[in-house]
Parts: sequence; structure tokens; C-alpha cells
Amino acid sequence: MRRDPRAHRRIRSVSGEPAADQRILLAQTETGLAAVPLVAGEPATEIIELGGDGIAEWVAREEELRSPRWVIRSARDLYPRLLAAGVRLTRTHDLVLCHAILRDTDVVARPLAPSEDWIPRQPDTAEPALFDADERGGPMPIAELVAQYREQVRVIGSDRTGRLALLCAAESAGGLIAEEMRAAGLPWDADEHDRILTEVLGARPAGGGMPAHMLAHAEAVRFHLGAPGLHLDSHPKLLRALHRVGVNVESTSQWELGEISHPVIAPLLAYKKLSRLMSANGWAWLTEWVRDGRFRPVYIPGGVVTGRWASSGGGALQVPRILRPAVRADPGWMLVVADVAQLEPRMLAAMSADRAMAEAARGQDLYAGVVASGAVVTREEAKYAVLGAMYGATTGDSGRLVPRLRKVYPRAMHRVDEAARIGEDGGVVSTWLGRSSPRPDAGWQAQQAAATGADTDPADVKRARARARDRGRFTRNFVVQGTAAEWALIWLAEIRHRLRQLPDAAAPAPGSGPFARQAHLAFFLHDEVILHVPQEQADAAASAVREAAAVATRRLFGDFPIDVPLDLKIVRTAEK
DNA sequence: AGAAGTTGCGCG
DNA sequence: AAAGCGCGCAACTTCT
Repeated sequence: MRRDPRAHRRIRSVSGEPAADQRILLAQTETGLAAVPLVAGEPATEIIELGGDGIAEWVAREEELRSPRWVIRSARDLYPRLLAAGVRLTRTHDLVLCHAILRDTDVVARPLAPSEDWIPRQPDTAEPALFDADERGGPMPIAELVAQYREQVRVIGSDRTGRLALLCAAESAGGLIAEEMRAAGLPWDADEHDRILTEVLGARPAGGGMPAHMLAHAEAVRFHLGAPGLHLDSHPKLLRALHRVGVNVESTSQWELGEISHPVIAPLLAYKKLSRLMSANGWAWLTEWVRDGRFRPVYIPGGVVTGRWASSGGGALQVPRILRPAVRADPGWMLVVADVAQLEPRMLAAMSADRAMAEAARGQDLYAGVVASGAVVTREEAKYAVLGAMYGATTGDSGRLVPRLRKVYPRAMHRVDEAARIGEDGGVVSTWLGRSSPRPDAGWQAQQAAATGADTDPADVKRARARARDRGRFTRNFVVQGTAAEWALIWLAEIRHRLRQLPDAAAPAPGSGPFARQAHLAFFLHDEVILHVPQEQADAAASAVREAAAVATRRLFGDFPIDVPLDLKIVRTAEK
């Protein structure tokens, strides 16, 4: 276990105000919803039954009076119904999300006992119904919820640095934001999407089948392969046909085909490109995923072990750049589009307190700073070197450049090299706020153990070493990717907090559901946000995004001088 | 027939 | 099988 004294600082709640002490458990019951005020050290006795009516008013009143942190089992289960009923929660403690963190964390002596009862449920794809107690498996007894909360409080309290308190608050805020973004949706112009598809793929045949441009490329490929009836989507068949005309590739991947000079290559690559767009985000996707001018993906906060969000359905995190112009604000509204350039190396510089690397990170372009430091000659080299350092490249151009960074940024490089070493040895590493990597599984450990015997087959030793290095690269990247995810989470929470201070919109955006009258987050992807805001509030919302970034940086790294600059635009349509 | 695994490619 | 991290998804092949 590693404790960094610089992580010790007074932690405040993520919503920006000093943490209030009031906690109220909000629990699903057989008949509806119950509120249970929680007082430290006292049994939870007062249970307030909340019927279907008046919940919104009651919660709003409590928010006003006591600004409690609502203890909930899971925003994913509970919040869609609340939102549909017009209830908004400001701050929560999400027991399911925090369970995962506090169960695995390596920064305290006695983490949470793992329990199957707290594994996230599958995302609910059905339309939210109003408190009809249809929770799968039935609602969890209040006593059990309270007991789990008290255990989580114990673990958080045992971390004297306050990191876990901040992480759990941020993670819980993420749980709310994920549901709010789904409820609001990403404004999506289906006509523009259709126009792009028609332009790129060609006219859509009336009776289904392949669009014109795709068909033309496919015919060209078949012609050059001398294979009239060839099915291009079957890799084995395509590969054999390529071999017959002397294109000796081992796979049909675009990077390998791109190396070859042959008349079939150009139409084949073009076909693959179009085919991808057609199957991933074609008209079928549009019909299935865009309703009433909104794309509503399912976000899964903490869905990646590093703490990044995952998504389920709709490919929310893979929307191709070419379709970005289909993201369009409603009339009278604007988009605020913001992302961070090179977030991960900036996090590395700060978490390793590497002042030389932080100096290189000053301003908009970290890679230019690396060139200026003299470590490498071109920006391109800087990029490969930095990525190679974080991903664990050992060979190729990238691997060749990494040692140069070790000379110029020894502290930063030591941080990732050490994480890799721990991972190779089967150990656990943690992010800046204390989210820890999974332990190696039994198979991995058995393989390593088997490879240490004196009379082991050299091939087994080699395989074991390779698996150990695989894990080293994973833990190397874990600390950086995971800390970047923490920064982004706090950024999001702070944006949300600020947007809630803005007045109601002059003109509503009817498609945005509960957020029709309020500036809101509409999309989030690792280091990028899209806000949908009334146009008269666009500047204020942009300021909120900038302030939130500054606060996130300070909350994580205090006074350490690290720049985290934003590329921010106020636009009607998201650009490519 | 359906589950499970593979390939390839979109995103950061 | 990109030189190196993390994902989700569609379409295909192979296994049961």
C-alpha cells in the first residue's frame, strides 16, 4: 500500500459546498418509496412512507431545508422513475457504485466485504414506470441498506486522506448524471444523419439492399478479384480470393491491406469503410436509436475497471466523427462542446509531481512542450513517445523513443514504470483517489507459479513472462487512465452543479424531457462533454465548464502547477 | 438452432 | 497482428 502525503488535504463535497451532515436513505419498498433519516451512531427508526403523489414536492422541500445527501441503492434502478416524476436529486451516496470501489480499494487496511447483493443489475431498458414496486427480486430490506451504508462509511472514514470520500461522492454524482443525460438525450437531427448517409453510402434502394456507392465499390472489388459472386463480408472467402490474385496478406484488416499496391485495394478499403458505417450507424441504427430528435444511450458509470464509463446499446461511445454534424441544438438552444487535449499525460505529470513534465504541459499542446524540452525532435515523435510511455511500448518507433523521456521526465516515468513492475509481480495498483486494480485471476497466478520451477519447459516460462508483461502494461496504464477518469468525473459533477444555478430557458426544448427548460449535460465521452443550453445562457454555460475544469484540477492536485486546458466551442452543430 | 468465439473497426 | 492501454458492436465462423 502506498500513501502519498500530497494527497492529504481537506476534502469538500463534490457539489462545491461544505459537506452537509444530513443523510436520508431513499429506498424502494413494496408499496412505493420510503425515506429514512440517518443519524450517525443511532438506529434508523423514523420511516417516512412516500406515496406516488407529492414525492417531488417532499424531496424538493428537503433539498431546500437540509440539503441532504440521499443514500440510495443505485441511481440506475431508482433515478429514472424519480426523474419521470419530476424529482431531481442534488447529492447522493450510491451504494452499488461505491461498493465496487470500497470492496477493491487497496488504500485502506480493511476494505468492504464483497457481497453478491451489491453487484450492479443489468441496465433497465424498459420505460420507467412510476413506483410500482416491480424491482426485480423485490426491494432490499431497509435494515440491509442501512447496514451496508454504515459499513461503507466505516471504510471511507478509515482513509484519513479523504480520497475515498471524494471518489465516492464523485462516483455517486456520476450515477445521477448518467441517468439525467439519458433522460435528456443528445439532440440528434435525423434528417442530417440521413443526408450524410445518402451522400456517403449512396441512394438507399427502395426494397432494401446495398446503397449505390457501396454497391459500386463491391462490384469493382469483385471485378479485380475475378470473382463475380464473392461475398465480401466473409473474411475467409475474401482472403482466399485475394490470395488467388497474388495479394498475400494474412488478414483482411485495413492497415495490412493499406501496405499493398494492387488495383483491388482502393475499392476494397472504400467498401470496408462504407460497410462499417452502414452496419454500425446506418438507417437501421437511426430508426432504432433516435426518437423525437434525441439519441438516448445507456451510460454505465464505473463500467470499466479503471473507472471510465462504459455504455450499453447504441454504441454511444463510438459514434463516428463523420456523424457529428447530426448533433444539432434545438431552435433557440446551443451546444457547448468541450474537450481536454492530452488529459492522461497531464494527469501523469501531476500525480508524479514531475515539474519538468508539467512545464512541458503548459499551454494547449503538451507534445509541443515535449519537443521544446529537447527530448525529441518532432511533434509526431513526442506523441508516440508519450503514448508509448503510458501504454508500455517496448518495440517499434514508439518503444525506441520512450527511453528519451526517462532522461527528461524521470519522476513521471518512474511512476508508470513502478506501476508496471507491481503489475508484473501480481500486485495491485491504485489511482490518485484510491480506485484499485483487480487482483490477478487464479489462472494467471498458477501460470506464474508454474513457471518458476527448475525443470519447467522453456516455452511455458516464455508464455508466463509474456502474460506477466501483459498485466504490467495494464497496471501501467491503469493508474493514468483511472486518474484521468477521476478528473473527468469531478469535472462533470462541477459542471452539473453550476448548470443548476442557471435560470429557466426562454424557449423550452421539448425533446429534453425533465430538462426541457434547463441547460443540461447531453453527452460525455472520457475527456469530452457536450452541453445543450438555451442560447441566452451559452456564455454562462461555457464559463461553468471552464470553472469546473479548474476546480477539478485543484481538488485533485491542490496547488501543483498543472495546466488542463480546454478546447471549447459554442456551436449550433457539433463539428467533425 | 443457438451459444460461444473471432475478426475488424469505431471511439477515447 | 499495428508498436502499446481501455472499451462496444456487427457480422461472420465454429462449436455444441
